[in-house]
Amino acid sequence: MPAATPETVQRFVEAWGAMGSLWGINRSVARVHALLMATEEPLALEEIAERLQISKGNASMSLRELRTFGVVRQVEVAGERRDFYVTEPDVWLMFFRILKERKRREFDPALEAIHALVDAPGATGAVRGRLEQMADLLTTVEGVVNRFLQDPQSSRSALAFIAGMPFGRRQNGKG
Amino acid sequence: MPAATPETVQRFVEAWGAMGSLWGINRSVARVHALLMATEEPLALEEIAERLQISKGNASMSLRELRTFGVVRQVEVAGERRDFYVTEPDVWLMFFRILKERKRREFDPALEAIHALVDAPGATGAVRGRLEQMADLLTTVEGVVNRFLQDPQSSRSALAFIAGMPFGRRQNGKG
DNA sequence: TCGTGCGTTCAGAATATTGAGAACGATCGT
DNA sequence: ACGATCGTTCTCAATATTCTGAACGCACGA
Repeated sequence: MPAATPETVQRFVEAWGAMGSLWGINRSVARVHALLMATEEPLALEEIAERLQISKGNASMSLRELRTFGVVRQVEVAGERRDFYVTEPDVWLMFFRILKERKRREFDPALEAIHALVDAPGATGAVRGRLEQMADLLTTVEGVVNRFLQDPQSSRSALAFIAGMPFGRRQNGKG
Repeated sequence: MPAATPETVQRFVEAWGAMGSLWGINRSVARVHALLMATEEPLALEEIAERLQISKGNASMSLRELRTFGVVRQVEVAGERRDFYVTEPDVWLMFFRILKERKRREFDPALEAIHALVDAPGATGAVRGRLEQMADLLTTVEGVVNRFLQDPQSSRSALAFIAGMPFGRRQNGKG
């Protein structure tokens, strides 16, 4: 059973499920993940399905996805034939894996297309200017994201560092 | 007419349309935006619809959304009765507006639910530990995002600064 | 080797999202 | 004041996504 009151767990499960769309995983997957995070002992597939009111099939697919993301793991339970699942302690990892994939599929092609457009002969005046500017911006973003993706470990502490960084409150002269 | 070859513009429009899902705007809206970015002179609604092969209705709604995001503006064209549209130079702004909204709707409730869960009496051992850890992480993320959202201007230069930051390659001792 | 329990897969149902196009209302020139 | 032009809104159709549940296959015990 969960470590807190059922209602609080329930609320967390739903909120997490809704947030899934932020990083592009679907509601069921996120809800399964949330339930495992909120539960101490390993859960069997069927219990997960029952608790979340989803079909066994759906639960199975969701668990598979979570395993490929590396955020859920199967464990053996003595005297049990069924598979049991627990969450990995590092959620961070999931964000990385997903971010990486989305970047590859959605961001990279767009950046490439912009570059093609900027480099194209015939790109003139204002259009060229703003596209160049945008290409620069996206390239910067890409650089930052790549750094983060390269090394989950240190990016985490980098994040904490950035959180403490003094930008945004003092005058910031040059653009 | 666009500032570059039609094919390159086309490619950009499609790539940008596909990338839309990354920040949560739909394909049509993103494509309209892309077309305006790639076009020097103001475009009338009907021409946009024709170029993108979408209905006038859809174009109208898309333009409205882009205007509320503040990335597209209506302009008057001498001797024309129709409305014409141009893109604002600052794309950055759009990301901010959208990010802000999604944070409010998706992220904040989840963070709140986690806190409730951690604070709940009855939260025990391992579960409590990992939820606390996650709450910390998300709170840090929230802090960073809030900073960015607060001030588009300086966050932009902060981004450039971060891009040049030397994390990730040297040993990074503590947590 | 057969029967049972279990997990996975997959076709198609249910649902959510997106888009088309008709209907409408506003504005402008005459 | 009337017709023509244009933009917006809204209903319903098309499409994409998500989910269910039946069918299947595997492993184990008898």
